[in-house]
Amino acid sequence: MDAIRTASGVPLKRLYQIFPSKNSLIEAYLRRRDARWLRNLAEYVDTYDAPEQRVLAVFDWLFLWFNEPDFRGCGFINAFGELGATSQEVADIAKAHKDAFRRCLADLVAAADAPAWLTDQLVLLAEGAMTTAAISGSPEPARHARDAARVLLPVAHAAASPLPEQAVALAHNPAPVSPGGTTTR
Amino acid sequence: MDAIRTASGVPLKRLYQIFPSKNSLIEAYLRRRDARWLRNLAEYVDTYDAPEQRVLAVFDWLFLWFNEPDFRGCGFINAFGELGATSQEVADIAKAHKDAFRRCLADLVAAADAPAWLTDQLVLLAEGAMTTAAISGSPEPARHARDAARVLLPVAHAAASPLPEQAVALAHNPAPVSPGGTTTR
DNA sequence: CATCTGAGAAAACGCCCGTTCTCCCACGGT
DNA sequence: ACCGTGGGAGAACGGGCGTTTTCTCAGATG
Repeated sequence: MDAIRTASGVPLKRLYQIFPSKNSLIEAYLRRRDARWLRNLAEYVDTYDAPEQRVLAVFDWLFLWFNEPDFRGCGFINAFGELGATSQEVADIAKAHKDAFRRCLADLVAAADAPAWLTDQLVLLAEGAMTTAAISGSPEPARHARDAARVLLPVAHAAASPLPEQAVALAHNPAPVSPGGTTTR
Repeated sequence: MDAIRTASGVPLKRLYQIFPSKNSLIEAYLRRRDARWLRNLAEYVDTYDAPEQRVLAVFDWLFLWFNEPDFRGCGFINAFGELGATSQEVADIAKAHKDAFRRCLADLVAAADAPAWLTDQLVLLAEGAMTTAAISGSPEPARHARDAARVLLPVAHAAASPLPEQAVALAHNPAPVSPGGTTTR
């Protein structure tokens, strides 16, 4: 609080007029961050035209983000880990943010004529890249996620195309895989 | 502190004899958790024999973990988000834990005759599943991660096998993908 | 039996920090 | 010029909590 007062120059009195409590300030901050983050991502993706490129652009953008000097991981993941157990409001905002990100990705996946289940897989790659980049302190996870997406995208696309034999062939390709578990959801 | 005292029944005095400060207690807790987590994972994986199944078993185990009633996400990710910026010690423990997990996965990948770079991709799927499961409150991300791994594993295996044409065929399968960026790192 | 040691229980301290209160000045109306 | 209002700056309050201290007593020792 005092640090914010000092940094912003806004007197404490006014601060409490605008935000009745510290929590409400945090929530407002997270909401603002949510909007800006999604907007920046969308703007970057929009510099590409080809649907497949637009999907992969998400991971290129992550790489740029991870390279920012003050990158400290996804603020929503951090906030959820710290406050999610005590503040339902913060938990909800984090959940809403991740849902919005998922919808964004789902749109890109749909535009690339890939099946919807690819979305969930790409979300995991992106989220995993965020936490791994934060903890390891390296931007490389974005590249690894992109590499994985480059594999998953065509496979998913083939699975959705009118030639299902391709998907089947890919599914149990050379190496036989565990019997349990369904492939789509 | 007081809650720990109450819950454990250990008097505060003795607590401070064993752990000079709250931080040292937290660090000890994280170290113990680190060992237990990796041991549980290894024990579960060891119930399988086939190398490919052992890789996928990691995600089955994640599913079991996510279904535990008090699952609140990966404690190391949470601790890093909350304390990583202020406590170098906590940051190091989190990093060490994730490194150990990565090594565990790398061994499984090597045993399945898959190239090393698959490890990084599986790590991202697992980490992403942890955070997504925590925030969404659902265990399903484990299944999605497993589905993705089921696709990546045979492709990677094929890429490492002495028939590189398969990998190339898979790489630019039906849908051409973004020109920029290298495939392996 | 007297005494000393060490552990247990809980009160007390001190600090941090979110929140509120007080003081003071500048400005606008009459 | 006088006075009331509103906003700025910082001190002050209060609770929470990590840490320390005090008090007491059980058991061992000479």
